[in-house]
Amino acid sequence: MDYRRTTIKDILAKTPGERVEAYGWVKTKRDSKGVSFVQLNDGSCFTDLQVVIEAGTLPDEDLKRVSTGACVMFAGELVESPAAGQAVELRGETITIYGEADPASYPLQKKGASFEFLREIAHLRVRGNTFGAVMRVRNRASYAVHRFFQERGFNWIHTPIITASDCEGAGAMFAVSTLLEAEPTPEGTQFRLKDTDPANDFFGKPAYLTVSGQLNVETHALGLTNVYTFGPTFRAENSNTPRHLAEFWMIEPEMAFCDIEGDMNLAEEFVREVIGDVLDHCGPDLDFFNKRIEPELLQTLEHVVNSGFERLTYTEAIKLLEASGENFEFPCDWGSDLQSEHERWLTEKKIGRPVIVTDYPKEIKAFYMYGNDDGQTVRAMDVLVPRIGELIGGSQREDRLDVLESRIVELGLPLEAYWWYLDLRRFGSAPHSGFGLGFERLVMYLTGMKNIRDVIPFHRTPGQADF
RNA sequence: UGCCGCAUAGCUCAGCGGUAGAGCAGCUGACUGUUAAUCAGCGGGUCGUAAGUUCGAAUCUUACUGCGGCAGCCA
Repeated sequence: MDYRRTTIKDILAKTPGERVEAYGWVKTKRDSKGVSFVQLNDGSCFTDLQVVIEAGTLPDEDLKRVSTGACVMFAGELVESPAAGQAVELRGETITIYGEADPASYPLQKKGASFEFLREIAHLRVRGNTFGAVMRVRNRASYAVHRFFQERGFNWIHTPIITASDCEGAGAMFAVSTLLEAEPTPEGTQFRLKDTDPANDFFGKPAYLTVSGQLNVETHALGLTNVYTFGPTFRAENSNTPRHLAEFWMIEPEMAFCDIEGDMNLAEEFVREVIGDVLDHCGPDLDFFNKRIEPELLQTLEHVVNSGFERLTYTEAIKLLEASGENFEFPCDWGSDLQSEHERWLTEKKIGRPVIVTDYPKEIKAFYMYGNDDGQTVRAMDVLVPRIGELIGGSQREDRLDVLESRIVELGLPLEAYWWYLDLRRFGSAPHSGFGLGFERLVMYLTGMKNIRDVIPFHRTPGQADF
C-alpha cells in the first residue's frame, strides 16, 4: 500500500471500462433483492462513489459486515451508470474489509444529527458531508493564504508561541509554568503549587501563550519589509459565543513603507483573492454549503469578489448610525466603541457587503496605533463583514519614538518592558502597517457555518478541551 | 462573566399533573437498480442530577451540572 493510490476523486474522473480499486468508508448501503448499493467516500472529494454489488458476487457474510462507517476496499470495473444521480459507478467484484463498524453502536447515521451532538463525536464527524467539506475548504483556504503572500514576496515568520511579555494588551493570557505540579489522587489529578516566585520558574520570569504575534513580527517587517505570520493564538477570556475560541489560528501581515491606505488595500485584496481561490477550487463543497447551510452563500461570495469594500471613517459611521432611525439597545455617541448591533447594521443592513471602518478614537484602541494630527483619532481599521462581524483588526503603527513613548506612559504601561519594541523606532524606524485576521472567522465566512466550533477540527473553549 | 432558553429511546423531537410516544437508526423478513430507497414486523427509556410541592411529577418549584442563544472581551 502506498499513498500514491487512485482516490475516489480520481476514479470519478476516469472513463468507464477501466478496472479500479476504491478505498474508503461506507456512508450508506441500500439492499434490493438482486443488488446492493454502497456509497463510498474517502474524503478526497465531496461526491461519493456508488458501488454496485450484484447478488451472488460477494459472500453474504462479507456483505453483512459492510455497514455505515465500515472501512473497505472494493475492486472491479468502472461502468457507466444506467440510473440518474451519477455518471459512473463501480461494479464491485471483490472486497477487502479493513475495519467493521458495529451498526448498533456506531454513532453516525445517515440523517439528522445536530452540530451540537457532532461536537461530542468530533473524532468521527469528519466522515460526514458537512465536516468533510469544512476541512477541505479550510485546507484550500490555508493554501490560498500562503499562496497570496508568497506570490507577493512576503516572508512567513514563525513568531514564538510562548512569550514572556505580558504587555501585549490583546486580552487575558494562559500562563505557561512548571511550578504547577500534577499529582494523581484517588479523586483524580490535583495541582500543587511548588513555588510562587516566577524567578524560580522555567523561564525565570512570568511566561504566557501568545495572544498575538504582531509585536514580534513588526521586528521582521523592519528588516525584511513584507512579512506575515500564520499560526496558533491563545486567549484565556471566558468568551461563550459562536465566534470566539480559546485556541485559534491567526494571520498577521506586516509591511514596512506602508500606511493605513496600503493596509486597507492589502486587506481587501487578500480577502477577495482567498475567496476567489476557494470558489475556483472547492465548487462541490461550496454547492453543498449553499444548498444545506446558507442559502445565499455563493451569491454573497461572488458579490464580494466582484465588488470593492466600502470604506468609512468611524466619525462617518457614527453619523450614519445616528441617522439610521434604528432603535438600538445601546446608543452610539462619538467616543464609545461600536457595539455588535451597530457593526451588524452597518455591514448587513446599510452597506450589504464588507465595510472597513477607520480612524477610531484613540481611547478605544491599542497604544501602538499611529496618532492622527487631530490628536483625537488613530489610524486603525476594522473590516466588518455580514454574518461574522469583525473579521480583521489592523492599523498603521506608531513609528515616532517620542509619540509612542508618551502614549505608553500616558496609559500607565511599563516603558522598560517595551525596550526592544521601542528600539525599532530608535534605530531605523519606518512607517509600517499590518492587521490580524482570525482564520476560523474567514472559514465561517467561506462556508456559511454559524458556529466557530464547527470550522476547526477540535475546538478549545471555556470548559472544553476534549480530544 | 451576566441575562435568556433547552435537557424525554442511539439520533431528531412530541407529550407539559393521572403512570412513556413518533420518525430515523438497529434487528428480522419482503422487493432485479437504489440514491435521505420503499413496505411489514420486532426490540429499545431509573424522562440530566438532587431535593421539594402533591393522593399522584417527564409535566409545577428550587439548586446543581451540561448544552445552546444574546451581550461583553476580541480575531
